[in-house]
Amino acid sequence: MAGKRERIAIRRIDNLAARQVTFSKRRRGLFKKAEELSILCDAEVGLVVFSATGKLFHFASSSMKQIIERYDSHSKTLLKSEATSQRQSHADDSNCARLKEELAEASLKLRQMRGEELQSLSVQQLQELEKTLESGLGSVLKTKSQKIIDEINDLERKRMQLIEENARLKEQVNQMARTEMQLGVDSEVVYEEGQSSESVTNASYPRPSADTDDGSDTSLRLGLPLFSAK
Amino acid sequence: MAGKRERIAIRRIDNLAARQVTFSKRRRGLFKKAEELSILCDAEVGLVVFSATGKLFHFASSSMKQIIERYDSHSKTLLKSEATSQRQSHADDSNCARLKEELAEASLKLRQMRGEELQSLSVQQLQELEKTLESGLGSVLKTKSQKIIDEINDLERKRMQLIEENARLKEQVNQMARTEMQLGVDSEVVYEEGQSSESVTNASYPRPSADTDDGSDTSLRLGLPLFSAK
DNA sequence: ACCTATTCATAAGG
DNA sequence: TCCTTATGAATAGGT
Repeated sequence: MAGKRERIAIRRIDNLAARQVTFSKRRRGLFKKAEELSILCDAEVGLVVFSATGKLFHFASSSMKQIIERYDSHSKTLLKSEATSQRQSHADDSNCARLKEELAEASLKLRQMRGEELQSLSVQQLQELEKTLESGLGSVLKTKSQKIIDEINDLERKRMQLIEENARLKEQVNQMARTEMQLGVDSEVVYEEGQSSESVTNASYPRPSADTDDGSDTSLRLGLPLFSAK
Repeated sequence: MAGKRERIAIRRIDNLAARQVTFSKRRRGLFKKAEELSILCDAEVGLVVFSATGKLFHFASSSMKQIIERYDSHSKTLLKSEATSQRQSHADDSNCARLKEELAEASLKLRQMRGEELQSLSVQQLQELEKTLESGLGSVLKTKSQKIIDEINDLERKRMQLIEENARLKEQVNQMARTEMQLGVDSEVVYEEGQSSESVTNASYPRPSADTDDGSDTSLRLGLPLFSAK
């Protein structure tokens, strides 16, 4: 039995696995269409995609550098002085001294974000740092909540699958039992209906016993207040 | 009547009009799918298209600037194959490579503290990051408050010094006036006691006139709510 | 990864 | 550019 397809609403897919599958499929489709457009219509196309897990995918009909530079020059605002010069200096000067400087700067910023070495900052700079930290903290809380929700949904989905399978097995067992009775077979093994039923329908908290583990590495060792964010 | 459609080969469309029509249609489709991917799968998508006539079209799920910077920082780590092969044939290569690694790691941590690229972190790691950010934020707020208090105290101290000096000057002026009177000197310049006295003792808000500036570079150009945090 | 029913995109024509 | 329609392509859901 194959796909009974339904239209889907364009909003974030909750289920993690489904979201990843859809990402793979649609990403391929998108890149294909991007390339087709560039070929068919003689257009210059640049496409950059970051997955939710931070992985980078990109396509460029010519070179991404060229496309970004052309984009910068078109969007005549701001960042020519900042981003472009940064890029250029990265491109043609990849020397150790520069690397050391950048590393030192990054380390200092990291320490400052952790609340160290703040004395050299002005009140204005502290104010900016404060805003950055608050915004970062907000994202962290949001992401954490979403991850926990995802894991819960995933567990719930697996639980439902197990319940279905359990029901199927139970039905099989009952049928076999009936068949054995009709055949007048004496059996020492008695399948106790009440108990097996209970083990399915009361499983509000999935037990960590080995036989309910379907092999997933999903784990919820949280040790924390679950929804501490808004 | 309408469309007998055939499949078309993916190669440049020769007919100009047809090419432009196809460009419009496919461009819309491409942008729609780019947006859908970003929404459905929680991905960050940046798309730039230049028509053959040089017109720019673009889409970004967040901000293009942000996406380009993220792209740069990612490809910077992959830059090894390109930039390294050109010049660096010397022995400090390994040293440099380690620096690059450290820099990449520091950059990633910085981005994560700013709330980006959190998807690859576990709930446990997010929890730790959250604690770090909260602690850092606390230090920043404390430092900022202390700095503001220090500056206020400093200003207050300077104000008191000025008041003292003003009083001294006033006394001098009075003495000189008395001396002149005793000598029976006619003076066209009359120092009016009441007014000069008032200008000193009522100086609750030090005026920014040049003669109250003692040469310090202390400044409090804040443009912000002073104690905005808990 | 593969399959299929279904929705979606779009070529052609007006 | 917009509309319409027939058809090829993309893809959601399942295996």
